[in-house]
Amino acid sequence: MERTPSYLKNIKQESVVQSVINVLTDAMRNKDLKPGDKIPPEPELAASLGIARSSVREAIKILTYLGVLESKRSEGTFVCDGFKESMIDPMVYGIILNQDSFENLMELREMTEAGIMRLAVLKYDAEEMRTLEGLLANMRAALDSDGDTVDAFFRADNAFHDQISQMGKNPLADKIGRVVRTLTYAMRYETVSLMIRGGRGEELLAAHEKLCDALKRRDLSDMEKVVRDSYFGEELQNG
Amino acid sequence: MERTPSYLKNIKQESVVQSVINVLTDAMRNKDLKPGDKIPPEPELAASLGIARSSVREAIKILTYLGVLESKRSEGTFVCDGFKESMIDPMVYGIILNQDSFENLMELREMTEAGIMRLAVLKYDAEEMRTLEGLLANMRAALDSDGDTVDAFFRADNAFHDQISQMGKNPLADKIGRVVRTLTYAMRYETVSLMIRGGRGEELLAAHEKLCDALKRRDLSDMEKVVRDSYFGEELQNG
DNA sequence: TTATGTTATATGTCTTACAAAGAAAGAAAA
DNA sequence: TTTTCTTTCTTTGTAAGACATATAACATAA
Repeated sequence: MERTPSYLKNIKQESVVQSVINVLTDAMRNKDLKPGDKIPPEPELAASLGIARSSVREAIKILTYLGVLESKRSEGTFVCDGFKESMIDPMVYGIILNQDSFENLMELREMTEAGIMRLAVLKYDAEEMRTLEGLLANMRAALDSDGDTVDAFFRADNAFHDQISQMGKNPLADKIGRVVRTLTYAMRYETVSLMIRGGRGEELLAAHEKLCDALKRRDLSDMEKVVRDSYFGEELQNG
Repeated sequence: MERTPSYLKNIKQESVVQSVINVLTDAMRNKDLKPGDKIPPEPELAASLGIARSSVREAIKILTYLGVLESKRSEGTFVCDGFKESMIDPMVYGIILNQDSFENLMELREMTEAGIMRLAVLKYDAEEMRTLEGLLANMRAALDSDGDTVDAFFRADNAFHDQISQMGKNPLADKIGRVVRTLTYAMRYETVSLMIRGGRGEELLAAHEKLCDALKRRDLSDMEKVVRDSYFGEELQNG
C-alpha cells in the first residue's frame, strides 16, 4: 500500500459555474445582495467575471431551482426573499431514488409533527386557537354533510395541521413540516378516505379534538401518541 | 378586485429546461432510469429531444446540484444512488436569506435531535451502543488530555451525536439531523469552546453521559431536556 | 511486467446569434 | 388631458457550433 507524499495536495480546482455560485452567495452573506435586489444582467455579469454567459446561466439556473434567485424575462434576475417553495424539490427527488423510504417517511412525519406541536403548545396565542377551533368545526361540518365528505374533510384536515404548524411560530420547523406533509399527501388522503368510508370518521375527528384539547391545556405530555392518533385514529394503536 | 374567469386556465408553458428535468425524473419514477445508470451523452440527448445542448446542460446541472445526477468528465452522467450530501445546500441558502433564524434554528435543533433520539431508543442494537460508549470515552479522554482539548472534544462530540443519528436507523431523519447539525456547527463549537475554557467541561461531559444512560435504559421520557442539556449543560437551564 | 504514449469519448467552457416577453417611452386618438 | 396603441429597448430563453480538457482504454516500448 503506497502512501501519497504529504506535500502533494489535491489541486482539483472548482468549476467556473461553482465559482459564480460562490460569488453570488458570498455577496448575499455580505449583504451586498439582499432579498429583492436585482443582480446584473447575464451578459454583464459574464463580462465582469471574464467568463461565458452560458456559465453564468448555469449558475443562475441552479440558484433559481434552489429557491435563491428568481428570473423574470425582460426584467432581470432577483434575489428571493425568504423561503421558496421550490426547496421542497430536493427532498422529493431524494425520495424518488429511495425505495424503502415509506416507513422512514412515516417515522419522520410523527417526529416532525410532534416537535412542531410542542412548539405550538409553547407559543400559540388566543386568536390562533380560535382559528384552529374554527377549522375543527369545518371538519365536523364536512363529516356531517351528505356530499363529498372525504375531500371536504381532507381539506379541513390539512388546514388544521397547517394551522398548528404556523402556531409553532418557527418558519424553519414549519418549512420542514410542510415538506413532510407534502411527501405524505397521497398516503394521508388514502388513509382519510379509507377511514371515513369505513365508518370511522367520528373516531378520526375525535382524535383531532383530543389534539386540539391538548393544545388548549398546553399539555406537553406524550405528543407522539396524540399526533399519531390524529393520523390513524386511536384504536389502530392496539395492533 | 377583478376575478379571472375559471375557464381561463394558465397556459404559460413550461420551459425547455423544465421539460428535460421532467423527462429525466419521470424516467426515474418509471424505473427506466435506476440509481447507477448512465444517461445518454448531452449531444445525443439534445438531438433526441430536438433541443439545444445548452438546455440539456442546464437541466443536468440543476439535477446535479439537487443530488439526483452526477457528471464525470469523459465518462458521462449517472443517476445517483441514495441521498447526496448536496441536498444540504438548499437549506443553507435558505438560511442565508433569513435574518432572524438563529432562535428558530436552536428550536429546530432541539426538535430534530429529540425526535432522532426517540428513534434511536427504539431501534439501536448492542453493538451500536458499544460504539457510542467508545465515543463517550473519547470525549472523556479529550477532556483529560493536556493538548488541544477543545478541538478534540468537539470532534468527539460531533461523532457522538452522529452515531446517535445513525442509531435511529432512518436515513431521512438522519439526513435532516445532519443538515441541522451542519447549520449549527459554528455555534456549537463556540459553545463547547466557551464551556471547556470556562472550566465547565465536566458538566458538559456529564450531560452526554446522562444522554447515553437514557439510551441504555431505553427511556423515552423528557427527551427534549436530555438533548438540551447535552448542548449547554444542565445548569444553564435554570436561567 | 511496467511505464509511457496515443486515441476516443464525454463533459466543461466559450462564442455568436436570434427569439420572445415584458417594460418603458413615445405617438396617436378620444 | 387622458387613454390607447405602437414602437423601441432591455433582458432572459433557446439554438448551434467550436474548441479545451479530463479520463478510460488501448497500444507500445523498455
